[in-house]
Amino acid sequence: MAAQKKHKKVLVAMSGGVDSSVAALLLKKEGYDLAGATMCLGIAEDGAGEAKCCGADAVGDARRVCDAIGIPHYVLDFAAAMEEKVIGRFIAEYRRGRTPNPCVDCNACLKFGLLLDRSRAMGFDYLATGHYALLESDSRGIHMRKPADRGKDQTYFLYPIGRTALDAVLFPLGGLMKEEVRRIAAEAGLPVAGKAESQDICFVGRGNLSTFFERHGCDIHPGEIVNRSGRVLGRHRGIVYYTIGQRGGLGISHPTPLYVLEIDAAANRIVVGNKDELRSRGLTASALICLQDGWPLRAAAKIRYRKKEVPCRLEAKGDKLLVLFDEQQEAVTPGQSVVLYDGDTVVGGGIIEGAIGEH
RNA sequence: UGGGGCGUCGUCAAGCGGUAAGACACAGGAUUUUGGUUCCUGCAUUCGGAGGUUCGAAUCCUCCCGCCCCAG
Repeated sequence: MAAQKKHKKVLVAMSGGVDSSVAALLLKKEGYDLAGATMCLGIAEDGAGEAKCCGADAVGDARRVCDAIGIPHYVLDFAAAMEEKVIGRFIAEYRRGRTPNPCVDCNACLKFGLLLDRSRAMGFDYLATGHYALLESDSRGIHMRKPADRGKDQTYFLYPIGRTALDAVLFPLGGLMKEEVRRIAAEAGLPVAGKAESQDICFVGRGNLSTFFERHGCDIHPGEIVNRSGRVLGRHRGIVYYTIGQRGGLGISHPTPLYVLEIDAAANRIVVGNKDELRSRGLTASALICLQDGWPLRAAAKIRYRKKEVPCRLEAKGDKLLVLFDEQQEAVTPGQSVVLYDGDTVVGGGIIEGAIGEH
C-alpha cells in the first residue's frame, strides 16, 4: 500500500490554518509525493479588508508549514475567478433579495473547480483538503459521508464537488476529531498549531457588510418593514442586510419577537411576522448536484448549516427537485443550499429557489 | 382654562404605602468555514417636576408642567 502511494502525487490545498496543515502532515507521513498550494484570492486589498483566511497572512503561514514539513509550496492566483464566481455572485444574489452561501460557491468554483483542474494540469493525481468529511467506496462508486467529528461536519459545503470529481479528492481529516488534529499539530510543532478557527465570510473581512458593499459600489436603499397585512412597522437599512428567519436588527418593539419572513427585492420591502409564520411544507431546489445514481424517494434534508436534517420526500420535476418535509420547517431561504442525506451518506444537494406551502 | 382621564427603561407594560415584574428592542458573550436560529449575561438607586404626610411612597395630599377625551 505504502509503495503504491509513493507513486501518487497529491496537491494539498493549504489555507494556512490548522486543519489543512495537519492534512498535509498526515499525507506526508503516509508517503505520498506531496506539494502544497495556497489560493491567492486577491482580497487583502487595502488595510480595511483584513481578510483572515485567504490573505497574505495565509500564504505566509502555509509556506512556513510546507517548509516545516519539507514539501514544495505553490501560490496560485485565483483573484479574478474569486471576484467573478464568488464575490460577484454573492453581491448579485443579495441584490435579488436572496441569501447566498459563498462557501458553497467557493468549493464549487474554486477549490474543487479551478484548483482541481489546475492540480490535474500540473500532473497531480489527487487534490486534498483539510475538510471534515469522509470518502468511502463500494461496488457502486465513491460516496461522501459525514466525518467522525460530527460537530465539525462540513459535508453541507462539500456537495457541489460533484460525483465525477470524488475520485480525485482526499479528505485526510475525515476520521479524526478536531482535538486530535490540534494535538497532532502541536506535537509536530507546526507553526500554526494554536491558530483560531476561521469564521466569517473570508472576503468580507472584519467589520461589517456595509463597508464591503460600499467598496463594491452597491447602492443600498433603506425601505419599509411591513407585516403580512402590509402595515408598516419600521424601516430597514437595505435589503442586503437581512436574511429569512433573522430576528435581530429589526429595531421593532412588538409583543412577540419578529422574524424576517420574506424579502421583496422589487418593492424593496421586508415582511416580518411571528416565528410560527416561518414554517413551510417544503421547497424547490435547482442547480442540482447528485452524488448518487439518482434521487431516492426519501431522504433527510438539511436546509441550513448547523440545522439538523429532517426526513422528507423527494420529487424530481424537470431540472428542479421538490423537497417535501414530513414536518414543516422554519426559514426556508432562497439562495441557501439544501443538502440531502441517506443516513450518513450525502446524496446530493441544490440551491433553494423557494418555499412550498407557506402559511 | 367646564368636566373626566393619563404621565413608570428606547417601546409596550406590572405595581395601588414597604423599599421598581415582564415582554420587545438594544449591547456584550457562547456556538459556528455563510453575520440566520438558539443559548447566556447586561440593561430605570429610579417612577413628568417641586413640595408635603409617614419610620418608610412610584403608590396618599398640594401645586406646577405635558398629553388625551367629552362638552359648551
